[in-house]
Amino acid sequence: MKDHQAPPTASTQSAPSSAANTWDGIADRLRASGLRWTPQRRTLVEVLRECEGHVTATDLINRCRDRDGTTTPSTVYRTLDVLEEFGLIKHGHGHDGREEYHILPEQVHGHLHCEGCGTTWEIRPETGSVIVDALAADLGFAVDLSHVTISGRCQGCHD
Amino acid sequence: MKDHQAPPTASTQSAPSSAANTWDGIADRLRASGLRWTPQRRTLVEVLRECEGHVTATDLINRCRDRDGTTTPSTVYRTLDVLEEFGLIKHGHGHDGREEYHILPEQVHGHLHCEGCGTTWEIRPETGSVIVDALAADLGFAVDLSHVTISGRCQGCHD
DNA sequence: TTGGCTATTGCAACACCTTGCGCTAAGGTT
DNA sequence: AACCTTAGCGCAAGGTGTTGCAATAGCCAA
Repeated sequence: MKDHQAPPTASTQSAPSSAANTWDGIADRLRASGLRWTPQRRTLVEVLRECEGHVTATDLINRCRDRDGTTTPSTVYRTLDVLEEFGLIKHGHGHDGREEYHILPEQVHGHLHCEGCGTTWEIRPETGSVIVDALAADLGFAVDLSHVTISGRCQGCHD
Repeated sequence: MKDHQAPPTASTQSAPSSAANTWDGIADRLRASGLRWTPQRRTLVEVLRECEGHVTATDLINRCRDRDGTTTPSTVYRTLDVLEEFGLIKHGHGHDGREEYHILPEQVHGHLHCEGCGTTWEIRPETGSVIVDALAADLGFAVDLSHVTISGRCQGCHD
């Protein structure tokens, strides 16, 4: 058993209530809700803190395994669900339908996937608004644009 | 269970050429391309001819098995790929990321999935255009709206 | 009709994601 | 510190989707 002890909660309070510290309080937030802070969750959170933007579930599982060879997929998936409920991550489906997680979604944004070069682009908020508004006007539909990835071809990959 | 609703635009106006017979020539079209017309493909096409709108891959496999108990999933998936290349069907991903097939897409249309009641709605072409145009103006992105299902809440399911 | 080329099939195995269940252990209480 | 409740873990199994490969069977040509 590995034992990191004495929770180094000595957070470097350098950043002023910045989003960069959102993860710091997660252990307490979980406990405050009657949930628990386990080694497995610590591992996943450590991995997530180092991730930028988007990751696939498989990728996360592999990275967790690098730190702890005993990592189990089901545990990772379930922890991801919990973290999503706390608003720390958000899941969506990539162009091929596989799960994809967005870390610390500071603002809602949709995604575009280029079938030509495979790049994923973010839809700018202003453009996203146009889409949301259009659908609201059409069917009174309140869309959650961040959940999907729209396929197509980017400017550089036109025929 | 509700299944799929579309605006009353469904009035099959014009439809001049034998649109309903698109499937009839498929055997020859396949052969003309050096491909083959097999019992398995015949079964799948028969099933598809009877389908309206959208079906999941699993559903298709089951319906094929009703006609031919020896149906194999891999064969169905591969045949679907072929049919998609011929423009007879189009695949996309539902709200949960699973495969979903649109039969005979006469016009490009996107989909909306209501997380409240589970209904799937079609995005009207005019509204779809707004979205496509917005993304084209933003990033010069040529989107394929029909490939994805956008999640959200319909008018009747607002909180 | 027969023969041969090769597209397709079916199997097996794998990858991804989810769910049910019994046991473990987190963390508050005594 | 020992206890107790139950959240969470690991495992196993199931559903969905993909891929490699040997054997089969369309389809064209003779």
